[in-house]
Amino acid sequence: MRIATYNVNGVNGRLPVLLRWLEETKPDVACLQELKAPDEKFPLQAIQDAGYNAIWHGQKSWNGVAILTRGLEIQEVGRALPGDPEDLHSRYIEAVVNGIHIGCLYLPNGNPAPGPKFDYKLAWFERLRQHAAGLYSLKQPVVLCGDYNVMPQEIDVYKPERWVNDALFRPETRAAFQELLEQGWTDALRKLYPEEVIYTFWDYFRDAYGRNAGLRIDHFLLNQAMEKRLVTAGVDRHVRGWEKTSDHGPVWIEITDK
DNA sequence: ATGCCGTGGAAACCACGA
Repeated sequence: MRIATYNVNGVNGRLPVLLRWLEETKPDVACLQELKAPDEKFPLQAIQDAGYNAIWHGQKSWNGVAILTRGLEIQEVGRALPGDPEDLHSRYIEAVVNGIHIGCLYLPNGNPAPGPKFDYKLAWFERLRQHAAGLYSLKQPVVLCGDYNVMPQEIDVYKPERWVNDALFRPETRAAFQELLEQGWTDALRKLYPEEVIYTFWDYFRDAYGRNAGLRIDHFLLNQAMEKRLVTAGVDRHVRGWEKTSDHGPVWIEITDK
């Protein structure tokens, strides 16, 4: 079974790319971020025609998350992180598919830092940690995946020295990610490839993709029951080379069926 | 060191992204 996460950077603007990728790689589950569309403009018909069911949590212009499944039943179990009723950003949706708990998240960017946006990022991170603690302790397998907007270590940045003051790489941000991991979560790609340079994002500027000037910011965290089923993982980096593509590449894990 | 590119939405520019 394949589970993927993909920050599409506009689900309607990138629809041909999304459909081409679904057709080519046929993930059983696809978690999407940055829909940039309100609920009523989610392209459900095209996604159904491609053979997928979907749940989504949209928002006008910004953010937005969705979970797609290839013929599998989706039981939605939550949307929006608990802990702040004033937070109206659509950044989280959670479902159970085939007995697997799947949280799909789009963590705030946080720039410029310091400032209110960075404060919001850290506060969102804290709410995620609180929610994740409960998820981690479940006996069922749990996947917490998406765009974390964090490079966990220097190896995850093409030029770490240029990013030390950026909201994605500041000490507070990396510490927050580390605290999350300390609940017991496994960073699936880093676990499988401890020494590899792996990127999931390449800026549109200055031919960042051609120069492989990338960042690893899209992650799969697995609880113990899920880690036992982990077989392999990867990044569909060639998708980043397509016309009219997102600045992120899709990331995926392959797990045993039971 | 940087929004140089790109999206969405409103208004013919601006907010936002990483």
